[in-house]
Amino acid sequence: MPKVVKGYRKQAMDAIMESASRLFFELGYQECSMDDIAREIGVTKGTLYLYFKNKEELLFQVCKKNMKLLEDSLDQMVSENILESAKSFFKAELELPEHLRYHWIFALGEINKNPRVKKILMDSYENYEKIISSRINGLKLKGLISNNADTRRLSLTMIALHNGIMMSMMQGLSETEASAIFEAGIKGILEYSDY
Amino acid sequence: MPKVVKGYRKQAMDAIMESASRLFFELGYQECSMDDIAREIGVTKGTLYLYFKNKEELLFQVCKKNMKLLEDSLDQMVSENILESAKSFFKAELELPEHLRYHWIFALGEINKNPRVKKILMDSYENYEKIISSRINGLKLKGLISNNADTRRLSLTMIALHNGIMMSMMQGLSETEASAIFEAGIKGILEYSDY
Amino acid sequence: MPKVVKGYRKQAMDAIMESASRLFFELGYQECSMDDIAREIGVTKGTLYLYFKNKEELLFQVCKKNMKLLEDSLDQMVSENILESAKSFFKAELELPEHLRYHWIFALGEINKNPRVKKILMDSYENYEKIISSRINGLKLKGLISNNADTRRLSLTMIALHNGIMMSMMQGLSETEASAIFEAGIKGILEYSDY
Amino acid sequence: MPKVVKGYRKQAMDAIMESASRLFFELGYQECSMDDIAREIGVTKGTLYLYFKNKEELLFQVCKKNMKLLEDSLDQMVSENILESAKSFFKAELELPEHLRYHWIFALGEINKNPRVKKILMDSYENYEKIISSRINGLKLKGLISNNADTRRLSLTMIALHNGIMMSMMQGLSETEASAIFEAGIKGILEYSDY
DNA sequence: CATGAATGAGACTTCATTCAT
DNA sequence: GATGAATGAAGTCTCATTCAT
Repeated sequence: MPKVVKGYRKQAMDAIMESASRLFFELGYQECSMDDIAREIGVTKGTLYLYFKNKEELLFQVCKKNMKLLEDSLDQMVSENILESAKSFFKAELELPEHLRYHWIFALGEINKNPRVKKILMDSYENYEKIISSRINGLKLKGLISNNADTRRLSLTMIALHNGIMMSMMQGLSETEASAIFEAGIKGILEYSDY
Repeated sequence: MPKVVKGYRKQAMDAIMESASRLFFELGYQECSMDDIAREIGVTKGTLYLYFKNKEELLFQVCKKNMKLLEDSLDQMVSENILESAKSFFKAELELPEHLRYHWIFALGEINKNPRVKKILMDSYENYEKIISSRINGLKLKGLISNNADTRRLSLTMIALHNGIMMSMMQGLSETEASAIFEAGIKGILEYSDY
Repeated sequence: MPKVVKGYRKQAMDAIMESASRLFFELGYQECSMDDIAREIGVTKGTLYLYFKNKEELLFQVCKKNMKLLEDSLDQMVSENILESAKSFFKAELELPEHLRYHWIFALGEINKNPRVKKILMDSYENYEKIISSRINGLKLKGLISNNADTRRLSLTMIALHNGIMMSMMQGLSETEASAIFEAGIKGILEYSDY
Repeated sequence: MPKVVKGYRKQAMDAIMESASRLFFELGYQECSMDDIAREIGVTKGTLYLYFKNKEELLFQVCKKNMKLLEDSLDQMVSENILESAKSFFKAELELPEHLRYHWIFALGEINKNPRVKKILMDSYENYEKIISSRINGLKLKGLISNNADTRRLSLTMIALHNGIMMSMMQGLSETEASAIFEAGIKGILEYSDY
C-alpha cells in the first residue's frame, strides 16, 4: 500500500521531489540526507529508492522539474508589450517559495561534477534564449520592435540581468529595489537596442 | 623544515588557500575533502589543521580572500570613462583562472547554512555598490554623467548585469558573446540613465 | 535481519551495553573504541549508532544500568540481621564478573568531565545511603538496633568500608581477606554504634 | 638554555609532573594532551620529550611520585595514639589540592591496561599496610593496643575505610561528614579489634 | 636545550545504499 | 509497496611522536 501518496506513482514522485527541492535548497545538496527527505514526507529512507534509483537521480529530476517549471512560466507570458511580460514574469517569480525562486543555486554548485546537471542547466539557458527570442521576433513582425535590434543579444542581455538580480537578492537586495532595477534595466536594454 | 612553503607561515596559509579555492570550485565545498586539499599540496591532512582550525574556517578565509581580490581589482579600475573601466575590469576577470572568476559559486551554495559566509557575500555586494557609486559620483562632479542619474540604481544594475553574465558563462555562454553583451548592456544602462 | 540480536530493539541495546560495559572496564572508556565494541558483537561500527546516538550516550546508559543493577541487588537484601544482609550482598558481588563488580571505575574517571555521569554517581551514592538507612530504621523499630545509633553515619560508614574494600581488591587484596575484613569491619561499626 | 625551569633537570621534570598531575586529574589521562601540559608550563610539546620518553612514562612517574608523597605523609605521622595519627593524616589530606588528594583515580583507570601502573598501585597498597602494621606493632609492644588484635586485618580495614571515604567524597560527601565518619569508623575498628 | 612543522594512525560519526521481511 | 536493520566507505579532526633547525 503506497504511503507516500495514496494511489499514484507519479504523485509519489512529485511529493518526494517537492520535499527534496526545498531541502536541497535549505540544507544544500550534500548536507541534505536521504533520511532528511524521507522524514519530511513521513516515510522511511528505503522507500525513496522505490522511486529514484539513487540520490543523484533525484537531484537530476528535481533540477529538470524546476527548470521546466520556470521555463513554462516564462513561456506563458505572452503580451504585446515585452516590458510588461518581463515584469509579470518577475512578479510571479517573487511569489514563488525561495527554493523555487533560487532553484538554480544547488544545480550550479554541482555543475562541475555532474555532467547531466550541467546539461540541463545549459539546455535551460538555451531554452530561455529561444523563448525570448521568438517573442522578440514576433514583436518585430508586428513592428513593435525595431528590426535593427539584435534579437539574440537582446534576449541574452535580459536573461543576464534577470539572473544577476536574482543573485543580488540572495546577497541581500530587497524585493522592492530588485523590481525597480529589473524594470529600469529592461527598459534601458530595449531603448538602447533601437540604435 | 616546513614543507608547505619554505619559511613563512603566511605563505603556507596562502598555498593552502590557493589549492582550497581551486578545489572548492572544481569539486564543490562539501565534496572536496581535506584530504584532497592536502594531497594537492603534497602534505598530510593533519598539517592543514596547523593553519586553519577547521574546514569551515578555511572556507571562510578563502571566501574572504577571493572577495577581496575581486573588490580590489574593481577598486583599481579608475578612468574618466566608466564604460572603459567596466570593460577593463571584465577583461581582467576573463584572464583569471575559473576558480577565481567564479569564486562566488561555492560561497552562494553555503549561504543558507553559514552565517559568516553569508555576511561576507552581503558585505561584498555592498562594497561593490559603494565602489561603483563613488566612481559615478566622481564623474557626475566632472559633468561626465548627468546629475539626473540615480547613482545607486545605476551601480546595482551594472552589478546585476555583470553577475548575470558570469552565471551565463557558467551555463555555456562564450567569452566573445559575453563581452559583447556586457559592453552593450552597460552602454544601454548608461544611456537610459540620462533620462 | 537484525544481527545484533534477533528481533527486539531492547535486546539489541542490552547486547551492546553488555559488551560496552565489559570493554569500558577492560580497556578504559577512552581507550575503548566504538570499533572495539562493534567487533565484539560482530557488527559494524555504524550499527551502534542505530541504537545510541553517540559514545557518550552509550557510556551514560551503561553507567545507569550498572548502578541500578547493584542498587537493586542491595535493595533485595532484606533480613532481620544487618550483618547477614551485608555478607550476602558482598558474596553476591564477588560472583559478578569484574566489569560489573568494579563498574564504577570508569565512571569515576569521567566524573570531572561529564556532568551526566557525575549525577548518576552522586545519585547512586544517595540511593545506597537511603536503602541502608531505611533498613537500619526498620531494625531500630524492632529493637534489634539501639535507638542511640546514628542511622546516617552508620550507613555512610558501611558504604565507605565496602567501597574501600572494592578498591583494595583492585589493588590486589584477595577475595578471602576482603571478605574477612568486610565482615569484621561491619561488625566493628555496628558494635561501636551502640555507644 | 632550559626554559622549563632555570638550571636543573630535576626541577624541570618536577614542573612537568606537577602540571601533568593536575591535568591528568582534571581532564583525564587520555583526554589530556601533551599539548595541554606543555601549554600550561609555557613550553612546546617537543620539550616534554626531552624529559620523558613518552606520555606513558610521564604517567608512570607522576603516579609514582604521588603515591610516594602520600606514603611519606603517612610515614611521618607518628604518635602514641593511633587514632590521633589517623586524624592528622586525614586532615593533612584534606588540605591537599584535589589532584593529589584523588591522585589514584586516573591510576586506577589505567590499571587494567598498564602493568607498570598496576604494579605501583599494588606496591603502594602493600606499603600502606606495612607502615600502618609497623605502627600498630609498636603500640602493641608498648601495651597500648591489645596483643589479641590482628595487626594486618586492622591496618587493611583502616586503609579500606580511608579509601572508601575518599571515594565517597568524590561522589559528593562533604568534608565535615567525611571527617566524622572517618573518626568514628577508626574508633569502631580499634574498639572491636580488642575482642 | 628548545622549537614548531610535519606526520600518520586512529578516533568518532554520517550516510547512501542494499536487502530480508 | 514499505520497512528498518545493517553495511562500509568516507569524512573531519586529534594527537603522540619525530626531527631538522
